[in-house]
Amino acid sequence: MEKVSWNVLTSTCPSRTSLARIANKWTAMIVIALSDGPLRFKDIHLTVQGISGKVLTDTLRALERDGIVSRRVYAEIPPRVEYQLTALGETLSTPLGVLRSWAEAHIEEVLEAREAYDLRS
Amino acid sequence: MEKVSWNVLTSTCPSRTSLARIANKWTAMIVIALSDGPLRFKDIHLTVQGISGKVLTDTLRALERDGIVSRRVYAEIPPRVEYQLTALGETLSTPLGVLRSWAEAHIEEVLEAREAYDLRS
DNA sequence: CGGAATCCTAAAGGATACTG
DNA sequence: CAGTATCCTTTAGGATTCCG
Repeated sequence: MEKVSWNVLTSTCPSRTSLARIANKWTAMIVIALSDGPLRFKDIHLTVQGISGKVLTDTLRALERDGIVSRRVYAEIPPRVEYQLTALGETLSTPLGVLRSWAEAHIEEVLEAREAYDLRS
Repeated sequence: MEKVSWNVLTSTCPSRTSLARIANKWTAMIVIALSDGPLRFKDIHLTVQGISGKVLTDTLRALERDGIVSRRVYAEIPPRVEYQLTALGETLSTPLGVLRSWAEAHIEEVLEAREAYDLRS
């Protein structure tokens, strides 16, 4: 029997750095975009609307570093670079898709809550 | 038949603001802490290690505004304030718990990926 | 105890220009 | 096309002090 020794609620636990990466809106949107299959940089950029090039690059690098996304460069001109979820990254596809669905399914409720809150404040 | 009109991938869609709230490490940890039942401010503070008082207050306010958490003040001295998940907030308990479990379950793999990435860089 | 208020630093994020 | 590099603005977050 192996004991569970990781705990995100412990401030020094390494698992918290991993939670910080995946519990992030840009990560969520990029993983969602890649859930249907590999995409090149430009297509992720078009799919995840409003993200700046810098943030997209930074986030993809971080995801690659964590083994969630892999990057493949084709020796073509103009260059073509494809990103895809790794096996590890695919295990995030469903959980983050659930968050996306939650946000879309409950937005009316959330908007009403905000309105009510702002009225009482 | 109702059409789904919300899409977090659209930059102006209100649902994105909701995703930004729930796809957040502090939100995740606070909701996880409250999953076992109501807690007072101080106990959340102790459970979610390393969070500052300001950030805890700010995040709780935002969650209350979004209808995810409710706040109850007891007329006592010293004051006692309890926070608990609303019915809406409880629907987040499992999804965010999954993210937590993911972070803890895959941290070795992530750490190895980081090491490998840093070596090739 | 549970905050609010203030001040400050660090990190996230954006705009632009440039390059292989 | 897919970046880098640079500079800049904005937001997140932390430390401290004070208050009912």
